Amino acid sequence: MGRRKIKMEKVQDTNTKQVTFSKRRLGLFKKASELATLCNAEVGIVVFSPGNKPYSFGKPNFDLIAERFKNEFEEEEEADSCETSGYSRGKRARQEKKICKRLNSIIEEAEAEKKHGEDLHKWLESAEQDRFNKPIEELTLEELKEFEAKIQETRCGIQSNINHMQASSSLMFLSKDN
Amino acid sequence: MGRRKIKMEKVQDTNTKQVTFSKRRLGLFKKASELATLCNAEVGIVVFSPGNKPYSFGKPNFDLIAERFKNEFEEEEEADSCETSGYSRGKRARQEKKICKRLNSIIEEAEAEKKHGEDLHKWLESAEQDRFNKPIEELTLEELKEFEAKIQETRCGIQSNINHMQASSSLMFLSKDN
DNA sequence: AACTATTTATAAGA
DNA sequence: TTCTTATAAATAGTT
Repeated sequence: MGRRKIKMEKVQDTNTKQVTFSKRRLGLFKKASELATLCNAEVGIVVFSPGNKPYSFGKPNFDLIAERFKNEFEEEEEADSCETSGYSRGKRARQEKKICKRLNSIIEEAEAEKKHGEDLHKWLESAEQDRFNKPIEELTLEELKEFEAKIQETRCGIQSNINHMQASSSLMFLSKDN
Repeated sequence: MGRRKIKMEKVQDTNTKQVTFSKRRLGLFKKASELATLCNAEVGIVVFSPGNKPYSFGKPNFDLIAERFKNEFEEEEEADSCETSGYSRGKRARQEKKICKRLNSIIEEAEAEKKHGEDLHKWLESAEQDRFNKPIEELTLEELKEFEAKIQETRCGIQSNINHMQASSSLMFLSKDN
């Protein structure tokens, strides 16, 4: 959809490719936003450009988290560039440290998640015992609701981990491309 | 883009909403595929429908992993439906068990990742010591390459975790919607 | 599931 | 890079 039809294959000219990437990435995110709004759906997107720069979109929520990470990173960069006019000597090292800290906090979350998973497992195991003598159809509404809530909780935890990992993975690449 | 312009707000009619969701989800995935092909980019998308059914797209690779999970799940469903013509009594319980197993394997991976993160941390710490007395510009090519490789490895691990978590999160919802 | 009148996205060009 | 515009593509409502 443009002045002429193009073949669906890798764009060879580097400059054209960059322009196409920018335009289509924005187009994709707009479509995603519309889908989410019109249909009340949840949508998450991650795109790595040919130069491995990360871009993300999410509704609701992933964008907020990703943006928070990006902003924190950019603040640090600005602070650095004020210190010295040339190349900041400790910059890379500090970035690496920050990334490590970030990784560790993700790992902590994963461990909290593990405990949560174990609790869920125990709960399921005991529930299974209770059920052993009655057909599944006779599960009470309360039991089903309780199960659903647990699933929901766990999913939120997992999603939050996904969000953080995605953002951190992006962060690492931002730091590499710098 | 249709017979008439629509307001960008939640579609009220349930049936229309379902149709719009199907059409636009496909449209979104097509756009994503084109972006990946034309610009040699990596794209991953997850969409949860209003009924919380998960759909995913990824190029390259995420689709493969997500599909594998979905297929395994569907095989199990088919096996179940052969056993009894009515509602399979143990079906839900077995699904829950399977999901728990899946969660645990993800947790194991996360722990492996933790060790990896710690190794990286140690490496960075020692590298930092070495660097203390020379400007960052004088890092050898070898040192930089080594660092880049480590980052890459870690990123792969994180990405793999993201993929598995995403797929499992989807799995849990598939099981809920049954 | 198809069909089309329109709207929307975008490839080239400025 | 940003804007413009001719054209291709997506899709809302219809059958």
